[in-house]
Amino acid sequence: MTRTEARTPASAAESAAEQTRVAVSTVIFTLRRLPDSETAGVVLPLVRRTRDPHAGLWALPGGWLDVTEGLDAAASRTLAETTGLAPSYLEQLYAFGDVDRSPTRVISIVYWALIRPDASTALGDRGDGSDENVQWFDAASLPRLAFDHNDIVDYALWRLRNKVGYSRIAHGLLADEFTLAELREVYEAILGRRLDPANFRRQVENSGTLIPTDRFRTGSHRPARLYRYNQDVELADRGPLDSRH
Amino acid sequence: MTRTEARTPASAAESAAEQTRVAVSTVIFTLRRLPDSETAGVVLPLVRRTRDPHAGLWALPGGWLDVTEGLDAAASRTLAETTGLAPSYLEQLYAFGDVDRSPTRVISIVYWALIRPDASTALGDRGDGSDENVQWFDAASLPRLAFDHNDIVDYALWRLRNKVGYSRIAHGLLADEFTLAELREVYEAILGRRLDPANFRRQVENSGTLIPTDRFRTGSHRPARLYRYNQDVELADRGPLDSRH
DNA sequence: GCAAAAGTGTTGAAGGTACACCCATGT
DNA sequence: ACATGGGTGTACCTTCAACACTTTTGC
Repeated sequence: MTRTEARTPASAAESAAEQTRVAVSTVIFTLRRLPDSETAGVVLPLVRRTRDPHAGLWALPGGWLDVTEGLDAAASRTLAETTGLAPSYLEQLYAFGDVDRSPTRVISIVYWALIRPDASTALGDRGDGSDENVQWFDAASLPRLAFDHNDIVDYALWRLRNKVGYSRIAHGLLADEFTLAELREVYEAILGRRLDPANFRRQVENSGTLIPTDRFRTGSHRPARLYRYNQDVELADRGPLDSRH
Repeated sequence: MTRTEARTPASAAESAAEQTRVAVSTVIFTLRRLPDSETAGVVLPLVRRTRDPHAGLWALPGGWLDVTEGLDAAASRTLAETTGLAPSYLEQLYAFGDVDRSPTRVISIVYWALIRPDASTALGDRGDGSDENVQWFDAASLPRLAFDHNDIVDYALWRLRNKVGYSRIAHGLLADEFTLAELREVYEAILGRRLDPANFRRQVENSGTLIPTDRFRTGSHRPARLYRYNQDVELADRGPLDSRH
């Protein structure tokens, strides 16, 4: 937190407009059964850079901000370009703007998003536009990424773990109807620890956010009741920002 | 959350660099004994705009981002230019970038800051650079502000109220040594409700964040012990972002 | 002595954790 | 029948809110 001398805003504006570019990137999360593991884990898609700086390294999907589009729209667009899917959740994460984070001055407005694993192609290593340069990675063991993207993913994961505790974003990783075991799996994957099924059941039942259906998921054992989310309950999430737009 | 068609990042970059400017503004909070009130309230400084758009209206202090300075530095600088003081706390709030939030396209990276009320000039209506165009307002009853700044202040207040619950930012509104009553006043002003002195004492004592001194604040009644914050305790706050830099 | 704030003790409600236990199904 | 996950009951512990109570000062 350095404190520089005052300068006239007008002149600063000129140079900024000439040399500062604004990018929008998104950390996209979904769940997947990991190899060599009984449990599901958090995975995210990365894009291989084809030009310098950091050509060859993996980076977060993103692109330049267009003058005619809002920040949210730019995040949605770059997200769609990469995965071909609409996110079930999208929220701004942070604006990164250190002078030395890139050879040229770039301000990155970073978003984070959730995608439902059942949305077919999201889980395969390639969708329709089968692309060698997009791959899904285990969030727990990433390679070295371009720019400061490792820091950014760390922060996004921290936000995800935090948020799962006090909001119902887990919803964003499930289909419309789900069993309590499936919901619990989401929490366990994000938090990285097992939860007591009995206590978990009571907590989410008492929260009033779930509506039991009369349908059951039949499997290899006793059928489990299917639930859906109660849309009425608007959990305090992003505060005043939720009601804008 | 609209979804636009894909376009080539390169061409978008050009137009963005030509027509998008990046501003940095800061919502600065401190506490002050409000007129017509027994209790302290949250106040913030605003700047009267001297040119269009919104000439004459009050706005958040800020300025254009210089190419050579980081976002944090830009926030510190504009903050110093307005109040002449260093903040006791500074954190990025959000990046606002709707296309129509200003006649020309402006991305505003907004910060929020805390200032210790004891820092003399902060509480007076004017400091050394006695300035008619900077005034402190009660955060609870603001006039109509320029641009979307009313929304921004609302969000900053929400973040402040939230954060006071799980971090020790109240520290940022107090001198080094303080009584429990003074600390409680801070919480009461931010949360807007009275707290039980007995329970409040136990909660903060058990949190382990306070170190009792052997000094006392003498006043009109029984002297109150002075405390200071325990610097060792690093409460989970901004996660991985705290350890960067 | 009295008012008022500092500080302590006690109680009951509420929520979380651990874990024993019963239920319903496929094999 | 039995293994397994679905689902219920309960006991214990911690935290929090309410409020009665004691202590120490200025006046």
